[in-house]
Amino acid sequence: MCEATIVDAEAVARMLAAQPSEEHVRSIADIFAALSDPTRLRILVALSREDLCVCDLAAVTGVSSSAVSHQLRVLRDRRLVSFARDGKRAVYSLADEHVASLLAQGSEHAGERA
Amino acid sequence: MCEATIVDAEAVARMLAAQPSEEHVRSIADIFAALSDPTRLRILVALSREDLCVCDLAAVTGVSSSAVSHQLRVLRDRRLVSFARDGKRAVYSLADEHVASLLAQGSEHAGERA
DNA sequence: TGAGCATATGAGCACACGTTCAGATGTATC
DNA sequence: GATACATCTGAACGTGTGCTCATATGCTCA
Repeated sequence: MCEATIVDAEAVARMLAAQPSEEHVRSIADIFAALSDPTRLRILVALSREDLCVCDLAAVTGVSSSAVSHQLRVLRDRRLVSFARDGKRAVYSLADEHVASLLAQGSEHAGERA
Repeated sequence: MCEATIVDAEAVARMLAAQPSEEHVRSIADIFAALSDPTRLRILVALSREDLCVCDLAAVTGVSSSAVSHQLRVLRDRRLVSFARDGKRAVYSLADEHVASLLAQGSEHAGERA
């Protein structure tokens, strides 16, 4: 146990002062959490190339359209995707380029560690 | 139910062909998953500014050093942090600039959505 | 309006995750 | 070697997550 022990008190104080707020940390964690599921990643990768409806996303990802719909809700709530009704269908697209950028960077980082 | 229904067969075929491999998707998901926990984020944010030992990281993040150690293992396994022994202590640092870059981009994205 | 398809939602289950607690390993100092 | 401190590890517990199944809502066309 060393809960009370601090080696570099100054550094700790600096870090505590510089740490982002609880709320901001949670907000960042939420975004990364949304990107941390294989099914959601496949959805986003597909949408980064072409707008697609729920049915087609189900075909691309290989899971049920119900499961896709559940995941799209998560992505919608996080503002990572947006959608437009087209008759019976709902056509989804990436919310903005930040999302594609995050995807690209994650992919790049994953690629480097063979 | 519309499991078998496909609206835009060509687009689906294109996406299926362009989708990254199962393995690569998992690898990307793993990295984002590592970034999706508030405690781990706080650890990484602190390390992006200064190298710190486990005890001081515990003080900065506000959790037990045991919990920090568990999370550091996750980050080590993902190659997001590296460490060097300094006597009794283990001093951790970010593995590379990619990590800081991902952090910055996630933070930026989180900041925009008030 | 009523049938049929696309999408959304709620409950439930299996599994994964983060923490705590207790104890093991490792390193320096005496 | 023995003690003290820092870190690591394994088990266990509560909680969250992603899927399936059943059902509800929305939209179109006859």
